[in-house]
Amino acid sequence: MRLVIARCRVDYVGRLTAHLAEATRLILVKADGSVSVHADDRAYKPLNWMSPPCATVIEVREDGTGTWTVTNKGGEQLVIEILEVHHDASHVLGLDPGLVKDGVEAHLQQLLAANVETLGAGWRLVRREYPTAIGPVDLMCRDASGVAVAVEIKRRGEIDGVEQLTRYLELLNRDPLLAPVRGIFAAQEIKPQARTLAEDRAIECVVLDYDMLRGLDDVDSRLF
Amino acid sequence: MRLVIARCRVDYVGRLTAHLAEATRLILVKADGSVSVHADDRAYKPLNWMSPPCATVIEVREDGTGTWTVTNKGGEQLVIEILEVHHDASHVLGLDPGLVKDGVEAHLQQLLAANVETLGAGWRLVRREYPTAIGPVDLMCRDASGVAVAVEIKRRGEIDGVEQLTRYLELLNRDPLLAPVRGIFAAQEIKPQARTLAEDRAIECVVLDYDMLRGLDDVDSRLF
DNA sequence: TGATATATCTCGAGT
DNA sequence: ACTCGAGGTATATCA
Repeated sequence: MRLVIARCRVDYVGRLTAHLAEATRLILVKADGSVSVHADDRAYKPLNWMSPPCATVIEVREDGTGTWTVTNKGGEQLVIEILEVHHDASHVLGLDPGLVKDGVEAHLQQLLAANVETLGAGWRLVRREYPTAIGPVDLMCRDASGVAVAVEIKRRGEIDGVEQLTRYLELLNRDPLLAPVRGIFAAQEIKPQARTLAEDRAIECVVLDYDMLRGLDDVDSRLF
Repeated sequence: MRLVIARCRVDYVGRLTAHLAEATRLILVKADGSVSVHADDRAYKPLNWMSPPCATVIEVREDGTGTWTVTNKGGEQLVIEILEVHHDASHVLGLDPGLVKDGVEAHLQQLLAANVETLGAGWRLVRREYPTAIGPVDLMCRDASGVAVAVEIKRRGEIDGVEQLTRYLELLNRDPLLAPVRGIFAAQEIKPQARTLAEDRAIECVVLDYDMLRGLDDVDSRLF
């Protein structure tokens, strides 16, 4: 990893064109060849960057001033004009063991599958990942009166999820053994727009309480 | 901006739980207080980070080893355990003039709004961001014969955009003052799948030439 | 402040 | 190579 602090101008030409006027910034060259340009704010996003794989052609004088041209396979270009170098150092880091996440995503489906009664008294689970021609429905259930219910589960309920469930319902309702099939859109948080669309399509919205579900699960576990 | 190269372990507890095992990494502390941890690959994303505003409590020995605890308003925490410091330097960068972009969707919408005649002779703009219950339509126009036309603009035209326009059209066509409403899907590049879906729904596809539109705009500007 | 749409989104999985 | 879905998405705009 090479760290350069330099006064520079930067131009990107690719999916769009973007320009950075002259200022002092951090330029980061990583072992995979990628280059990013950072200002002194924002943790997450560089001002400008080129993702790997890419190649850098450096044309500089002895004092380090000159031009770096970073090009990727698609012909996108990042051109960095170095006007003054304040710092330039390289460090060997080695491979990173990587980030280990303890996610919530798959857990939600598990928890709800184990506790379908939170959707309605007397409900039972038919199966998780119920297959259809266009992909699996998260949960297929039967309500207390035996009507089929397709449940789509999201962490954040947005309009895309409603569209997805709509497509499933359209298919499932063509199956005379299942029809009529109700739809439930379940998420930890449902955006107003998604709710509006869902209700317009007679899809019921349910807001999931992750901690409550986990609590139920702990109780279940303790029973066995 | 402070640059630290150090062997470290990192834990994040917040919207999820994530752990980084011991390795040598770059730790970046920016003037806004934000902290990010980078491995020696990937230009864009840090392995772990805390966005501003946030505060860091540092408890270290003389050699720099010890613990950094970064906390934000929501109570999310990034804990960095420093095991060995290879490099530690601060640099003053000053404010950045910021990135100037050209060619994003907002520009396309502006340009097309100013030149609806490129969609058809005699067309006129009713308004940009025409409101509906599920969000605004990019452009609402009337064609030469006075029929309403909803225009959805994307930089890259994919299936999602066609779905979006379809929803708008369905709603708009319920309004007797507007119906019938035609749909136009306009983008710099339209994926074959999106085109197929659009045509299946009688939505017309228009490929926008950004440079041509910008040229028209320059001409317009020169006239006034 | 909250909701919404965009992004050079990135990144990974599956086909 | 492409598509689809998720992201601690982040970020800007607008009500």
